[in-house]
Parts: sequence; C-alpha cells; structure tokens
Amino acid sequence: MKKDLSTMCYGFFSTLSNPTRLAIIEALVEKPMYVNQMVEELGQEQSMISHNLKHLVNCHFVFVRREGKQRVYTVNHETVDPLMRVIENHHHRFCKDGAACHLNIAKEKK
Amino acid sequence: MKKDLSTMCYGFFSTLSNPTRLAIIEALVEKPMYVNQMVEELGQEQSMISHNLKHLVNCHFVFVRREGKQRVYTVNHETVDPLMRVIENHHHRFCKDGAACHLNIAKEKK
DNA sequence: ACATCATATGTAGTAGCTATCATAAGGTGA
DNA sequence: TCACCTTATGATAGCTACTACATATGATGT
Repeated sequence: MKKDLSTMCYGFFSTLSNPTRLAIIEALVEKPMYVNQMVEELGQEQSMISHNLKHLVNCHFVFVRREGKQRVYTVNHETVDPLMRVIENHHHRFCKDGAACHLNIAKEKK
Repeated sequence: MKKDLSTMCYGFFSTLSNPTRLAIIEALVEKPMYVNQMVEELGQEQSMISHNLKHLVNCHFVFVRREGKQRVYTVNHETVDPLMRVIENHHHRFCKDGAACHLNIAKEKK
C-alpha cells in the first residue's frame, strides 16, 4: 500500500514536468479560459494545447465543462495553490543561488 | 519575474518525475542513509543511485554530508513533507477512482 | 605507498515523451 | 441537413533523458 506512493507521485509529477502544461496551469490560475484563448495567450498550436489539456484533466489538475461550442477549463485550486506555495518556499529557502534544479547539470557541460 | 514560475517549476517537477528518485526520497523519509544502504534497499545499481542522488542534491531535495569514507544522505523534510501532504490530499480527493494520472492514457491504448 | 572500500563520473544505446501535421468529432445556426 | 466554428484525436518523426557498463576519485588503514 505504501508501495504505491512512488507510483502515485510519478504520475503526478510527470504530468507537471512539461513547460506547456505548466504554462497552461499558470494561465488558468489567473482565470478560467477557453481553448482558443489559451492558444492565443500562449502562442501555441491548438492541437498541442488540447493534447496537453487532456493530460491535465486526466490527472485532475484542471477541470472542464461545456459551454455551447466551447469548453471552459478551470484550474484545481485546491491542489495547485498549496503546491505552488511549497515550490515558492522551497525556491526561496534553498535555491536563492538562482539554481534551477537539475537543469543546471546540463548547462554545466558547456 | 512571474515568467520564471514555469521555469522554476519545471526543474522542480522534472527532478521528481522519475521512479528511482522517488524511491530514494521515499526511503530517505524514513531515515538518513548511505549510498550502499540505498543500493541494497532499492535493489538498484550503485551508479544509478549515485546519478539520481546528484539530481536530488542539485535541486536540494536531499542533503549530503561526509562521514568518513561514506556519505550520509538526508531528505529535505521542510519541502518534502508538505509536498507529500499535497499529493496525498489530491489523490484522496480527486483520484479515488484509482486513476494514476496520465499514466492511464498509455494503458487505455491496449 | 599500497590495497581496499565507498562513492562519483563518463559515455553510449535505447525507450518514451513531445510537438507537429492531418483529420475527425461535436455543437450551433440557417 | 449543410456550412462553419471549436475542440479532440491519430500517427509519426525527432529528441531528450534514463539506465547500464566501465572507469575514476577520494578516504582509510596498514
């Protein structure tokens, strides 16, 4: 039972470890949006937005409801808000040096 | 400045979206450990453990200190504990169906 | 200084994810 | 029912990151 912790977390984190999906979440934190709005705001392909929204909905990071032809996507504040708070604290406390985690490893190789 | 949020989160989440690294964290939550202890407990190659520990240290999810020949790794409870609480709540509230997030997408294709 | 133990680092093949292009599906108004 | 708007889905090629093997580094005791 405890064994599933890693599995459960893996799905959670994999879904979030994608720049497009994070940008979507960041945008949705401000306000609910239609797909086309996100396409405009993020300047990405519509199919790309849709594909990534699917992941986010699957993992319940965002919710969706119909509204005529369009679909309104909203963020799951109950999860996302405290999550962001954890990250901000972590960054503030431990990454003041400007380190962007493991991304630095790649950079160092230059 | 707000623009970095996605970047900052991306490093954070990428580091955590790996089964080995999650298993390491899960083990270190229980108690501090040497590399060899983790090798045994997780049944993974030593080099694999070390490689992944490096990522975790880089991102300050775990800390390390020397102790003779060995190195003691400890988990960053200040970040990891509340993080796990967020995930457990998320899972409890939104994933009761047993959904393991986007991993299901792959499975559905069968 | 040497042997040994503990851990880190270098490298290459591979598997899995991502973005893109193309197409389908669903809703609405005429 | 048809044209159109909005969004979802399929398939593929390319790339990234992971694992595994090999080797190097550093510390300790003799």
